[in-house]
Amino acid sequence: MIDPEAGTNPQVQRTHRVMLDAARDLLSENGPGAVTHLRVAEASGVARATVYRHWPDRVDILLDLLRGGADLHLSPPPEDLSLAERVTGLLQNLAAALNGDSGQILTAMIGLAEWDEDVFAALERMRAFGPRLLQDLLASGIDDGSLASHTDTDLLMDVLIGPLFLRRLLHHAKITDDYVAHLVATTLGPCLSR
Amino acid sequence: MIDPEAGTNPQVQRTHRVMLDAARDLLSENGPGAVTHLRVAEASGVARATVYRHWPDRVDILLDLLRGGADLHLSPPPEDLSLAERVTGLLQNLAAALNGDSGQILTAMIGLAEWDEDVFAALERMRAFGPRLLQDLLASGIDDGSLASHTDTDLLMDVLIGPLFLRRLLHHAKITDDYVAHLVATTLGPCLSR
DNA sequence: CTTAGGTGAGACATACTGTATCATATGTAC
DNA sequence: GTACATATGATACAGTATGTCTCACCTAAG
Repeated sequence: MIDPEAGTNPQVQRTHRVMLDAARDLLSENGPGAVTHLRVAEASGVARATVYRHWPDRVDILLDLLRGGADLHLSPPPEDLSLAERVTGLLQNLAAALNGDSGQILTAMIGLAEWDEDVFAALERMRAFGPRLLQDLLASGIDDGSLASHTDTDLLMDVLIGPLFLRRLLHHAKITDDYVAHLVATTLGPCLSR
Repeated sequence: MIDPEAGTNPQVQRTHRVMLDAARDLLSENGPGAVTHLRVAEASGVARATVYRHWPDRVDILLDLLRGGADLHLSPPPEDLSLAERVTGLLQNLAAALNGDSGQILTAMIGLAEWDEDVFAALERMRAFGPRLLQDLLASGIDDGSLASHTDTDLLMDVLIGPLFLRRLLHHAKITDDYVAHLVATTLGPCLSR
């Protein structure tokens, strides 16, 4: 097995990237079932044996895709805005990610994570990035008094994030900025102290 | 192709049920990728050709499972309760379904629906049963004045249902009745005109 | 130049897929 | 009960996918 992270061999990195791009296209167009060693080899022009050398198992390809392409790694919003504005901005970034390629990869992974604990663990790791920022944001809101002190931030997070995933996964609907703004206004609004 | 709905041949219905049970087990244990004609045949003791006769395509088996096993067909709550109590009861039923087999089948289908429009259409049809009851409930709440007239019922539905799916699909967590009660209290509460 | 290691091309056994055939078993109508 | 229609079981089959292996060639690094 070849680990492109270990060495800096440019040949390895080149091949790895070409194959991964092909795998991403396959996933995007035909779903996770289409991401096989054979089809990645055909689509990328790489020898079939080489695909096996980089990823011994089929799931490894998908895990690699999840690492590289579906980072819900959102940047923290500027601090001079109000809490509601910062939460709105953060969720709009999350919504944009869900509307794009990340949403598709995530959809595939959710189906796999139910029966593959490696995929589930990877999903957990990815999930930590985005929502943690939101959690910090809400915690700071309680600290500085802009959020009512008795607010259940865990539940509030579910209520803010849940509808976004619901619309993306079950409804296959794009999430507009207006929707996010409306969502924040109705759910975060009653928790604000003034 | 054999349609068990068309005729009443007991032999057909028996075989169909045995195979479908095996398919359900396969899905539950190993995921949708394991639901193949070959493995259904082996698991049910039926000839491989017979499995093809009942479902020419692999997806047909999954669609059949979705029809039979994952009905989120919830019963409407009694009318002598308050709106909040009725919404809570309805969502607790939905949560119970998500906690059980239906949740697992649903998880598989969400992954497939992204790339298979037949599965998506079936999912849409199923989705219509449960949430429609909630929609009716909220509409009646506006009619009889227990809900503020300016309430956005579409958004409220997303806020009530979204967190349940979020916890089930992404967090793999059981949804407790307490969680549902808490959810309804914080999200529906501010909309009540008391 | 030399060496170590990655790649391409192909061979190979095995397994899975989809279809076809025919004898047997089952259900239905008379 | 007999006769007919249909479903099933068993098997064969070609085509394809899977996973591993070998060896000649190429690339990167000292």
